Amino acid sequence: METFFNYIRRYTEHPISEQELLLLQNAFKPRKIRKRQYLLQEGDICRHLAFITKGAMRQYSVDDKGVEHIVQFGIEDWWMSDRESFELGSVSAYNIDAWEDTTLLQIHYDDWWEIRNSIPAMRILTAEMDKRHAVAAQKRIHAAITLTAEERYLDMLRHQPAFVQRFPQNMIASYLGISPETLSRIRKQAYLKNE
Amino acid sequence: METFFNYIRRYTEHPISEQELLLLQNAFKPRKIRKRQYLLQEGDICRHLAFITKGAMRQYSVDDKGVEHIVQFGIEDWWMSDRESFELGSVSAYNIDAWEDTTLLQIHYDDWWEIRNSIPAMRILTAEMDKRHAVAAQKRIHAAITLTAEERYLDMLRHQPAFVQRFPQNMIASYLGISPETLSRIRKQAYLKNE
DNA sequence: AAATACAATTGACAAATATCAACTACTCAT
DNA sequence: ATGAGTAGTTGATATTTGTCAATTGTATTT
Repeated sequence: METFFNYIRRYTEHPISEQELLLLQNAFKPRKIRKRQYLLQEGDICRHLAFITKGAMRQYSVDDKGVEHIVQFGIEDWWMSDRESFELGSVSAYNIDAWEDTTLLQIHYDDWWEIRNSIPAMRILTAEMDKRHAVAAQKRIHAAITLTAEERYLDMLRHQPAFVQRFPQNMIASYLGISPETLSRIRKQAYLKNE
Repeated sequence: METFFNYIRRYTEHPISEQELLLLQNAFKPRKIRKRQYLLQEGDICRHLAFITKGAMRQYSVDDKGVEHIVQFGIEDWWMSDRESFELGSVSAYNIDAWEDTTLLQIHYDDWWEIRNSIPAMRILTAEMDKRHAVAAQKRIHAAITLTAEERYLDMLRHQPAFVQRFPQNMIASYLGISPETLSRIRKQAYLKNE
């Protein structure tokens, strides 16, 4: 919980009262998820928002052929949820599961709504999160339509080395929208170039 | 200006006072942009947020070879800006120009900041916009990494027919991240299938 | 330590998409 | 109405990426 409070203070300058801290402590419930366990399954409605304090997770869809397509990774200090399902109450097309044993703080939609209305710092935090999210999303879209597979991988290496280190290569390939074999070959070529 | 007020009322239930309407009217400046004229050029800092009341615009980057890559279209009731540059004050890598003669309402960053703090309805509207934007961005990312070129085009036809009608085919191709020739062939095949 | 399962690599080939060039159709300005 | 410029189409070919299958490497379980 302490790591979460630090996170909040880092992203908002607005002070938080003792009383507000208590509110937060009651609304956010700690939870442990073991490797390969699901936080959300396709077909469910995403009722919770989760803040990762330790561990690594991924959000992905599964197509007709059973192939997984990873849309998001999450590690410490990241939020996980299917935003569409969470905000709209719609049925989710995604799965979220843990790749490492994970501890997180999870809040129910109703409490989140309440928290945002009653605690100014959390409203600011939300706006800040949305802003960052929007910027990151635009970058990823731009990368997807302008860069080749190799360029996207190098871009990821530069901007998100933590993901590349903590998730296996076939998941990185899925995130980049390419086949595992292609990523393997790209890495080999990039390596040869540096000889 | 009236179309803008209708838009606000459509997306927020929070009432707006006469005084607030005046504030809005002073902060948002009407502007006309003729076809092919720039609203933002690469290298500039995006100081304004624009709401399109009439017309059609696009946001795009230009690569080393001079090829344009369109990241966003905008028509009536859409907002245009380079979010990254606008929020962070960074130099923009994008151009925004008009494809049709356009009329818009434009607000300076400082006024926007002020407006969001002083008018509750605008805070709600901003949160709502961000939410929708996040959902749309996630869908586009998912489409980019999971769908083939043809599927992406059909998806666009279904979900954003207005864009397909108002922008030329080579721009649609750019938005989808494919070459104009490939889009031309995709359309031919799709047409043949429906014979 | 052996056995098993899964991840990564590699090769051969297929499919998708890009590139280049030629041609046609259309629009717009004069 | 004419000519210039641009958008769209089509064909030939090159490049990129995917698919399938076999192999190797690596970690985990027993």
